[in-house]
Amino acid sequence: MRIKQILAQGRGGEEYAVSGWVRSVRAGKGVAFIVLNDGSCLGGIQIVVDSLLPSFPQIVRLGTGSSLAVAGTLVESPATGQRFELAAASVTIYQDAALDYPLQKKRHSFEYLRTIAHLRPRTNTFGALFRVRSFLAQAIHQFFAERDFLCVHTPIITANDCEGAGELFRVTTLDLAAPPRIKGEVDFSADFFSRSTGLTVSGQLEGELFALAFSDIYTFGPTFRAENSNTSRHAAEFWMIEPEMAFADLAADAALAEEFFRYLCRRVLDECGEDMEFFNSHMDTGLIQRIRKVADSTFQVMEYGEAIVQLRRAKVPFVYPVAWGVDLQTEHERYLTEQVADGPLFVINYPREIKAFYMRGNDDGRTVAAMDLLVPKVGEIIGGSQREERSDLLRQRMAEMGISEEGLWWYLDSRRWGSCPHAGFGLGFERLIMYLTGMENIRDVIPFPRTPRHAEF
RNA sequence: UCCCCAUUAGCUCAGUCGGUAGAGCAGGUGACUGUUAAUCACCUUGUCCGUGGUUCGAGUCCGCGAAGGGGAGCCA
Repeated sequence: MRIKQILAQGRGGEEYAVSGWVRSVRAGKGVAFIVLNDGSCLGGIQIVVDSLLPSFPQIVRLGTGSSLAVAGTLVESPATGQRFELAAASVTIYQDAALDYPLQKKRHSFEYLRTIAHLRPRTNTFGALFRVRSFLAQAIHQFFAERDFLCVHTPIITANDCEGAGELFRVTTLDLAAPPRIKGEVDFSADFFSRSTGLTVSGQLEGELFALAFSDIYTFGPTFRAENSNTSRHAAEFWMIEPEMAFADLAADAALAEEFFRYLCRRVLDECGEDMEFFNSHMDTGLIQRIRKVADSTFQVMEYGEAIVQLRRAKVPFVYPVAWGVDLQTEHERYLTEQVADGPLFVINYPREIKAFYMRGNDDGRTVAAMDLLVPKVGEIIGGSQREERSDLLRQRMAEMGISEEGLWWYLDSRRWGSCPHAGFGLGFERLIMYLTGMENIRDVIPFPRTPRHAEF
């Protein structure tokens, strides 16, 4: 039985068997205490071993990290600290962890733990983190399932860099030492796919195609960017959630984003209580209060033009100057959501020059139907738009931005027969986790982070 | 990619004015105890990131390099 279940619903006097890894051994002459953890919850179960047990001499020498199976009787604990403990009748040692086990019974730095990413899931912080991550992944699928959204697996290998969203990782089977060439250029027609391919930077374009068949869809999958970004917020491989709705405009898009974000805040507070308390006390003491506030609030909406007015009126000095037409920096976003709105804020209708080609042109001719959801402490967390469904305007915009129609003929086809208004947004899964746990480095919210120069494990 | 900070024991760090390195934890031994990252006593552990230089002498000062962290840009 899992330790979480026993601690929650175990009954005193009954027999239970658990398996897990040793967190701590405290040995005395007549009795030894083992804290055993199996990953099912933050805390472990206290195992009490009497010195009369034949394996007692081995047990008191067990190192942190050893793997055990224990069978015994659940009894009410006479000491404070835990309600129940397991009085061991038998202890089976799978493997005693030697003293060179890198995790000690003390606090380690995140930097150090990254160098032992294969072992860090056995720590309190990463145990809590990956339980929350798993819960959120399932909650996301649930949210969309409850609303009849189709889950679509868009391709990971792609031939198009859809929005120029970043450098593509190349996928090839060509001999790198001596690739076939034509006129000096690498001849990708000889490659596996008979063309140049890479790893996807977004599933959105394919998602749109499915929205135009199933009405409401979402993707939730890995995404890759070969940018040389060395920051706490960027990874070369990350997971992204991208819903897309047919017959929806920007307002409907923002409404979905709000419902979605508040749903996840609520669920994680309601159902990851123990782990969230841990983050609240160890990472960020304002965490639960902040998330609760978001879960209960109605998000405000502000036009980009109004945002610029507000920023220019601000008494705070900004590093980056503000004028109509510039993209908002993190400092601007935080000012708007923290000082002006004091809560989550949608900024909508951005200048077309700073946004992607597929965003729908507004009637004013200079803005597009884009929206960013800004939240306190972070800034932008969701970005979305209504898509340009009018074929002529879309092609015109692509021409202006120098995007070739050739590789996107299938995307343009979606605007030829039965095109309709549609909208969607993207949410970086790791950034969501960072927001909800207070963890400050993206490398610490993904099991085995891939960043420039790092693909270990 | 740019700017800044740091790299010393297994881990977290201190190291004064340039004079051959120290603490806590971990580990070992023992004691003690229904313990709670147990406690107490004693003990072990070093390519001071690498490299070149200045100097009688470099963990300490200077150059180069490497890897790390933070911030920025780009973004999710």
